[in-house]
Amino acid sequence: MINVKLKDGTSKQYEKGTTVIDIARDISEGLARNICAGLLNGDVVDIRTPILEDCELNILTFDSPEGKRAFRHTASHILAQAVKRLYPQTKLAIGPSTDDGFYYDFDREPFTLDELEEIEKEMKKVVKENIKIERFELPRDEAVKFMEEAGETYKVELINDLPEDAVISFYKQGDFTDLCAGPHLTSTKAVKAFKLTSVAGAYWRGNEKNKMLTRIYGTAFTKSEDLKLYLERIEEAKKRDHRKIGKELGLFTFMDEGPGFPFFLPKGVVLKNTLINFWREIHEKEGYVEISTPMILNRQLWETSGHWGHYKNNMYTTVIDDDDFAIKPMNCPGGLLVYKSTQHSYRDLPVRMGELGVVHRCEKSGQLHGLMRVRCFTQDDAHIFMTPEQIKDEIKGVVRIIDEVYSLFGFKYHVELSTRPEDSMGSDEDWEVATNGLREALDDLGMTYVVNEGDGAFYGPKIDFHLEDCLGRTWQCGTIQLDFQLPLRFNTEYVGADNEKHRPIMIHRVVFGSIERFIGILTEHFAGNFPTWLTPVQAAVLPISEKFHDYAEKVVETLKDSGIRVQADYRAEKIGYKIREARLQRIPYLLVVGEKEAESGEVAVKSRGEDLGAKKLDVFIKEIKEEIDSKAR
RNA sequence: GCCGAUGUGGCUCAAUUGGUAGAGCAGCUGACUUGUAAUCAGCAGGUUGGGGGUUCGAGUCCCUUCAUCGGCUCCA
Repeated sequence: MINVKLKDGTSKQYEKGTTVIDIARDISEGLARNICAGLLNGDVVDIRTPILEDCELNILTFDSPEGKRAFRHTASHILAQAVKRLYPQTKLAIGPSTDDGFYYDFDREPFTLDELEEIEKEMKKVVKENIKIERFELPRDEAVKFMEEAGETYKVELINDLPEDAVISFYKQGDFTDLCAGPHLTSTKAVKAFKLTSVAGAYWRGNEKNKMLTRIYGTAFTKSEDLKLYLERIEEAKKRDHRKIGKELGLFTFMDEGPGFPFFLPKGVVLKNTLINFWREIHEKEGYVEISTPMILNRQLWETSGHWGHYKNNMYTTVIDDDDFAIKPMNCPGGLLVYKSTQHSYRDLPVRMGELGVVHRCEKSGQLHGLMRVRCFTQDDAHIFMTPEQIKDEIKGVVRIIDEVYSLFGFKYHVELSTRPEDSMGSDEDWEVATNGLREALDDLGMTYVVNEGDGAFYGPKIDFHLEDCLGRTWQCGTIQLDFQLPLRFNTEYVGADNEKHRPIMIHRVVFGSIERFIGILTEHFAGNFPTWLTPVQAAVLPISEKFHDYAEKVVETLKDSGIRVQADYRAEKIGYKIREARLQRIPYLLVVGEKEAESGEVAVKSRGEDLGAKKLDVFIKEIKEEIDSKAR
């Protein structure tokens, strides 16, 4: 007999060799029906796993991330089974679960939408057939032979690349068997609610030098109601697409004449400038100075910085008087030149130099995506030059700024710390000091973070901030990177208390990341309903008829004098029509003025569809100003 | 860059098997002077992304090119 400690803290005795699903069944029938995987001493295991010794066991259902993964992984096998039934010549590649669904890669002509429907039908059949899913293992040579005979060359390659000691397992469901580490459900029956969502190309093993395969994306849930909710959320996200809203609200647009180069329209510029003013405000408060460096600098500079050698493919270059120049893809070399233009004492450090630098990067056409991925963008960059002892405090300062900014907008975000990669420059000691500085700063601030071992830049470790948008997509925005390399390459110095020259450590950091991308994310996050302090037009004055235009003008002037961004609608239209348009423009405050208001010096206030009633104009101004000053959401 | 899809007035979309490019909204003109999400009427607006081809005839079929969309890879 063995002792199994369960999630609720209780322990139960089972015969040695009892499987995870047996234990679930022992606990309750319902649990046995919903089990997707087991968590055995902290490791995710297949539900068929026999328990051989005393352990801690947690039963995972679809409600857990691991359970979802197992469930959807089974869905991906059902997809592959359906494809093999309909198109037996298709070769299988891989088919994992993703954060919100699953996919399977096939070596075959791309599927048409009609074929996708056929596949979905066949999948429904497979589910209905209630096929038992069995697991078995094979020694390496037999596994290879098995897949070779099946003609599955990609699987053979996968097996050959498995580590020496790997257990090579297969999952069989009726006429379909796949190489797979699992875990899986025990029958196809449970996968009741699924949908194939799209077809796309994907490289074998994610390498662009490899063959392009055909990938089918899908998602699966235990209940059709949940699937429906998911699909509705996707629809809602589409409505929030910043490209659509940006156009509707007259914020920005794209033209064929400048692929990847956004055009900001008057209202978009107001939004952008408001964001920039806010940025300046907090950075001034935090002791930053602002610089502005040239857009075009000569080749020698880029060779010194290493960009000419390592980043040239992404740089636009030009020739001036027979010499090579490059349009800057990054601001750091310019910042370094500014630092070096005067001498620095240790007493001056840290030097915090901000720059709203417009950079150009030659991105490949297929990767452009609205404002999220462009060829020209404004980085809210800053470079901090400091002594090693100052690392920790400086990092903390930057993290505070980033947290303040993200929290202001109500963003969720997570933090990742990337450490020294294999191929890197600098001494062990430098890396140690720097990485510890980052780590201690995060620990001191009580931040939780993921550590990506070996994922840092070759010149130093970094902290990345990932925002979550309304689609659940994450965007890397803020980043803090330590750099020993550039100060070295540029022979950067400060004079220490010992009257000797020392090399400062440099931080590169951005908060928004790219103002353009950040505006894209904000647009989707708020679905165009920006907070009043940020929105391009804060109030619209809507006269009931021409008779009240004089009063409306007076209201507009008073609001303008108070610094409120206001517009008026003097067209000969009904009030309902004017309100509709102003609402569609997402203007937060609509001020209807007619006979009553003109007489009493009031405005009838409507905000985001809510009727706030008539208010004295000065009261309204006081209230909206308070809202703006507090930057309320 | 790669795989797939798409491209029709400012916007959103129509147009049997190839057979006269239409509508709504927006715009302009006029009437209405309006009380909380679309007043009515009239007018104007298009070499169907560009180029080439097949055909008596191309928005529709073919080639090519550009852009966009969904992915892959890369990334702020």
